[in-house]
Amino acid sequence: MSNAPEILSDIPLFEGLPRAQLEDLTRIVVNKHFRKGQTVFSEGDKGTGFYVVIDGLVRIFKLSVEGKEQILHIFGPGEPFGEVPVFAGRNFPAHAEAIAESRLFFFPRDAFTALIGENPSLALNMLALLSMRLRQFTVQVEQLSLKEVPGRLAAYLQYLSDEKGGGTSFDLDISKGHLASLLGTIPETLSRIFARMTQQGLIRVDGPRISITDQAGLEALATGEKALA
Amino acid sequence: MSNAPEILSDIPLFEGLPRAQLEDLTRIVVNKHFRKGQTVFSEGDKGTGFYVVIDGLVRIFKLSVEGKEQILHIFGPGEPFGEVPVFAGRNFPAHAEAIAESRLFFFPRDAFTALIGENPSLALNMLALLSMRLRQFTVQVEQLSLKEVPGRLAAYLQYLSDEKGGGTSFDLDISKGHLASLLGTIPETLSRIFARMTQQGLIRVDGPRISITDQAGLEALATGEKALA
DNA sequence: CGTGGCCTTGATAAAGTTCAAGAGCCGTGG
DNA sequence: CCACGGCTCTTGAACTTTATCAAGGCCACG
Repeated sequence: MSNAPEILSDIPLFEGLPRAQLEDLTRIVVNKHFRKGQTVFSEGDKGTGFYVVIDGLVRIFKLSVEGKEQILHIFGPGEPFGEVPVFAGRNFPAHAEAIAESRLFFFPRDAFTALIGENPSLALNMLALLSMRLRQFTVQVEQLSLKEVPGRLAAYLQYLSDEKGGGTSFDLDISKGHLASLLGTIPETLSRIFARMTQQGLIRVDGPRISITDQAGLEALATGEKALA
Repeated sequence: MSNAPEILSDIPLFEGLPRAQLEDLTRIVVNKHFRKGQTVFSEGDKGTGFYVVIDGLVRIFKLSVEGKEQILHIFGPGEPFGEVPVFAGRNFPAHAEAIAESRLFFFPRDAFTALIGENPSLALNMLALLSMRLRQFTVQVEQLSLKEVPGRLAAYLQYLSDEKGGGTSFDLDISKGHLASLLGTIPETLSRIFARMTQQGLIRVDGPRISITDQAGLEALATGEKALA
């Protein structure tokens, strides 16, 4: 792994770490490759380490008894996942699957915890990461339980819009079926809501491309001030 | 704060810490008292530190625009809350209110992070705790989105039952209205489901007292194997 | 050019919410 | 000591939202 230190320093989790620590990390990291649709790990697998997405996309999801799935996260470049069992010391609580050709860095558990013990700044970065993830979950729980689907979609579109630089036009980088699952609904319902939003002049949809045409209207939906006719 | 080290060592977050570290913590902790119904902090407040419940009960909740609330957690003795914004360096993402006469320990942010820098084991304990909390959220999201309300209630009752020592009979320690919110529904719906479960012989309800009369039947509901007639 | 994946649309049914009203409980104050 | 007011909880009926089932369209890829 020749240029690994450079790659590592671009990962927010390792941001601001001194060169020496980055080199320590380099020594324990394992480069892994996954094709689209390939399983990274399954719920219940032993958590022997965690991953960081270097390239590609990974979805984390739960499966119900009847096989229905709920996507918990979709992670892209720079984002770590699977770190819960590293510290909680158990199994993975959900499934992970590459939804695109992906390159991942794998950090073995024992080597990593040893490193943390020696590096307070790494520990603090890790604490911040987990705290923020917790906060995201808080929001997700709020949305799943407080708002109806149009509101959740509106909120997600707003989130995506400024994630992508604040433009009014952007691409969905996941399939609409996956988006449905992420929002806690099914493709049929999502499709109808896209249709209604378009017809109301809130957005325009062209395949995976979304254009927001009524910022204020979307906002009203997202906050629950207004319903979708 | 004379016996603070003893109290601290009973908090899971600090369990197993060497005496010296407990004493360090003692030096920075602030004892606070809240009456029932009193606000601990509000959404958007600056996160200047985090809390641990020593005595009493605190609920963490979000308010929607229409004033409807969703309870995210209810914390009792030994449980920390509000630590997310401390590490992520943001504001409190939700409201906190004492729902009983409560005694809380407050840990100021700056002093605490300084301490972590010196104590790797403290950091590892915190990481484990946050990871476990994250895991719980995973389950909560799964439940909110994959199961219907009777299943969520059944799962919650089972959880409570062994939380309280595994007996078939126990008290709800929150109001049914609060329970409804915790399950992502409203009191009316919860009330009807209690009625149906009782009528089906799954449980018996007497005010806040619940008796499980058909363990297997509840289990089937909780896992989604069966629906409630 | 046909096949499979993904998306859309329609009809129907189930689950939950809303609105409205009433019952039970408890503390306060006359 | 009893009555009042304020809670929480319960019940009913109408309505809304979403899931389910079923079919058809579009597009990319072999």
